[in-house]
Amino acid sequence: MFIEMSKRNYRMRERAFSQERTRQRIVEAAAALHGSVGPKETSVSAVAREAGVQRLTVYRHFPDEASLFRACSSHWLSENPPPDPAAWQRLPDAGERSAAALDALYAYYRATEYMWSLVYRDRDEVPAMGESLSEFEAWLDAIRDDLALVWHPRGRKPKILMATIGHVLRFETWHSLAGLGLSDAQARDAAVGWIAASLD
Amino acid sequence: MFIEMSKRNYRMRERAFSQERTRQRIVEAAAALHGSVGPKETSVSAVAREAGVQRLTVYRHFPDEASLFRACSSHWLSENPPPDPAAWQRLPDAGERSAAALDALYAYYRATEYMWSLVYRDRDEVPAMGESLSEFEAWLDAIRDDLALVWHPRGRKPKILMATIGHVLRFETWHSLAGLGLSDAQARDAAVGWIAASLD
DNA sequence: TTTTAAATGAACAGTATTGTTTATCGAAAC
DNA sequence: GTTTCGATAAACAATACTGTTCATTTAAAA
Repeated sequence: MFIEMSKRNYRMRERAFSQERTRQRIVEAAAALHGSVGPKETSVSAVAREAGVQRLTVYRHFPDEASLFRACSSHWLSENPPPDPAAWQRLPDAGERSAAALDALYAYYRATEYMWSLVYRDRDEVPAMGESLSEFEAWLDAIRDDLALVWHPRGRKPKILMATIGHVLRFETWHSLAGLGLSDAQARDAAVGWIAASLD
Repeated sequence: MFIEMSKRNYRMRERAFSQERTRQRIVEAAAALHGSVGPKETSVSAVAREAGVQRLTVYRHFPDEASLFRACSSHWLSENPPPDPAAWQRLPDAGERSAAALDALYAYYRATEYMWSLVYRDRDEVPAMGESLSEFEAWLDAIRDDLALVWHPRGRKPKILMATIGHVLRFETWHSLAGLGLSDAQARDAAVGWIAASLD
């Protein structure tokens, strides 16, 4: 059975490319606005303006706000990849592994602060954003579990240890410590100290 | 020289009272909205609606948003006073004093979480709010300095100690730890442990 | 060279604000 | 009993969105 009875078939090539380029411009405009005014204030109108495109064109590519935000997050994350946990997960010493993980994470937070501070600020006002954030937080939880295992190898992990590691891995914690005047190295030293103290 | 030449003078009594009652209703409506939708979304229209009053009446009492927000903060703070530092500042032991301070503060944060989480979220979007917040933070800084002095009586205080105390006194830190599943007592234990660890 | 469809440009109705104006009501104050 | 003024009610012009429609341009595809 031939269901596809198009009069003229086999259409795309350069056309599809330019369409993709337009889509890309929109996604980049959205990402830029997320990082400057924040996801909450990123209206369809503003995205269209920033992308140099008609509002209708944005609606064509992204029927709802959620699909635009999803495309935007994954684009931004691929351009700004979080550090790879493999870099520290071979270190046998708990303190060293934690320090390495925090160094990588805090450097990442510093480089991408402009985005995370706005994304966290607007998180529950923009549900479409929440999904991506939850994914990131699950990734942080995996790092936490790995670190907890080297600090406390046997049995169930103490609640305060888990909470402390979870806390120091958060963007907001780095942001708070950096705002309090600590360098990333000082913040990392403080954090490792807290984790060690939370074992007693 | 008699400058006040009013035809009929000596006006207020009951009149002034009902005027004050209206003003109070407006302030309370604003405070209620700050604590439910947040300062950012608290429009003059919404305040008028909530207070059961004409929009124009709100403008009469508060010509600009800043004056309303100021009145609102001071009203809310008088109804929800932060704990009195005198309650713990006589305790000689650093750990005990810190624990007492954190117990009082974390209980306060828990009771007033609904307000502080929104106020902190909207802080830089609503400049009029920032003033009151800065005052509160200066108050926290005084508590930090007092605690730092008992942990480290002699000489300049280590940066990491100051940052750690400052950090654990913050609403956001309590909020993070509580969200991570710690009870207030557990959060307090963790926090005191971190402070002690930050001395090494 | 004709067809196709992405993108434009412009308009629509709808929502929710903002701050300002005007005339009127109602009750406390003289 | 008359005056005063806080508050109402209703309208204004202005801004900035939202989502949808329609006719038109443009350029790659057949």
